[in-house]
Amino acid sequence: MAEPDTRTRILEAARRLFHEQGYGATGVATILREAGVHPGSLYHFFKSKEELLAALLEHYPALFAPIVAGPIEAATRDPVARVFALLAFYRKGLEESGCRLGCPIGNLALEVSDNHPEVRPLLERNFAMWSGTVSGWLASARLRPGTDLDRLARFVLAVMEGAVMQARGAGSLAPFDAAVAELRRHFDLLQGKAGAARARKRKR
Amino acid sequence: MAEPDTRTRILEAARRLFHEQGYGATGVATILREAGVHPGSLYHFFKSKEELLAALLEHYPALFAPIVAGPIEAATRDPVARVFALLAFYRKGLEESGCRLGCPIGNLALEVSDNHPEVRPLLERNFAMWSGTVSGWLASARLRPGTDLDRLARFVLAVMEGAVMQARGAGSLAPFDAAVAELRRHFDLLQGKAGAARARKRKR
DNA sequence: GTCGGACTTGAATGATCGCTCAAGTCCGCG
DNA sequence: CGCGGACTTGAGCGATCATTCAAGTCCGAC
Repeated sequence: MAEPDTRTRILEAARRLFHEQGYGATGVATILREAGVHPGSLYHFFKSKEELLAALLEHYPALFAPIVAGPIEAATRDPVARVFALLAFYRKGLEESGCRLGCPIGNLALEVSDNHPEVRPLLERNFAMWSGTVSGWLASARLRPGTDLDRLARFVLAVMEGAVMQARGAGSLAPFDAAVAELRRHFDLLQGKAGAARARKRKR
Repeated sequence: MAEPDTRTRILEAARRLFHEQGYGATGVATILREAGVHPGSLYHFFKSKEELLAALLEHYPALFAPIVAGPIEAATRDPVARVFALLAFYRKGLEESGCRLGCPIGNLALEVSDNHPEVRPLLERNFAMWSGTVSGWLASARLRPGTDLDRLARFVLAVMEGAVMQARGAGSLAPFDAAVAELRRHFDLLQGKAGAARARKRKR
């Protein structure tokens, strides 16, 4: 495994640190230390800390398909099951970090959108890609007539982000699981599985 | 209108600034300027910036009932309508600020929960109070049997926070409205209003 | 009247912030 | 070999960060 080049090491360190501590709370000095790089190098590739963030946000959508969506699509055929596999992915991230690490985009969205308006389009592109993927999955689901798939996908994203937020605040997975369980119910109803008891029993 | 006392002016300035710019991005110097106060005074009342935040988070639950929940309860009797009036309240905040100001707790939850674990219980208390209020409202709603009200309330909170987050990222109310519309559908289904078209027509 | 504690004043602290830049190394190309 | 551009080195910039503290004002209690 050859040492990755400088630019990559910087991006990787920044990605990890922004995810763990947030953008504002991460000093450039920390990124430099973690990447094993000197200030001049960083500012050779990125003309500011903010542009480093922008580069990261541009990079994210390219990672989502291979790392997150792909494995789920390979392992799961049923469209609705895919959605919940996606939520399980975020749950795993929460669990493994003691409810500290959430969605890398969502974290930044609230922190950064005000003070740095120029990254807003990048945030929206990430959200759009995420919900677009979910919407694409659901196209082949048998849902009640009149279901707006884009709307439903935005809804799933909202539930996920809100659930992650509560879990991090509480330091517990309970609120996350509660929100996901209720989302499951919504899908049950959309699929016409009215009797919750029966649907619950045959747990895939 | 007498000038409020120093401690109150500090809290008020901090509340506004933390809401507008976040905790980390707000310097103590800014708080001092906005409150018209000298450093010594602030540190007389609060032994650190972090304790100032804690005091704020302790104060919030006391504001929710009179300012948010109270007026809604007075204006609206129907439990489900109350929930959507609550969501409309946050929508108004987004609209009036050009999608910049979201939920004051949610903003802080993601930013602060990692680096300052001691405020986590306070965040959770705020979330619990919010969802507790919603849960209380829904107790008198006629929903499908087997509906878990606390779970449903956590779900509503997740949708709200996630919707606000997307709206701020996008700089548009569209994702917010989409998420809320889908939540409306969930409640329609929970209330047995299967025919979406009919339910949509008699718009309250 | 005077004493003491609550509160204010505001200069100053060291640390850390994001960032600059002149000098130097390295390597491919002529 | 020698030139030039890509990249690295690392000291150091001014600004801002949260915080401190000695001095001073104010006011109610005795």
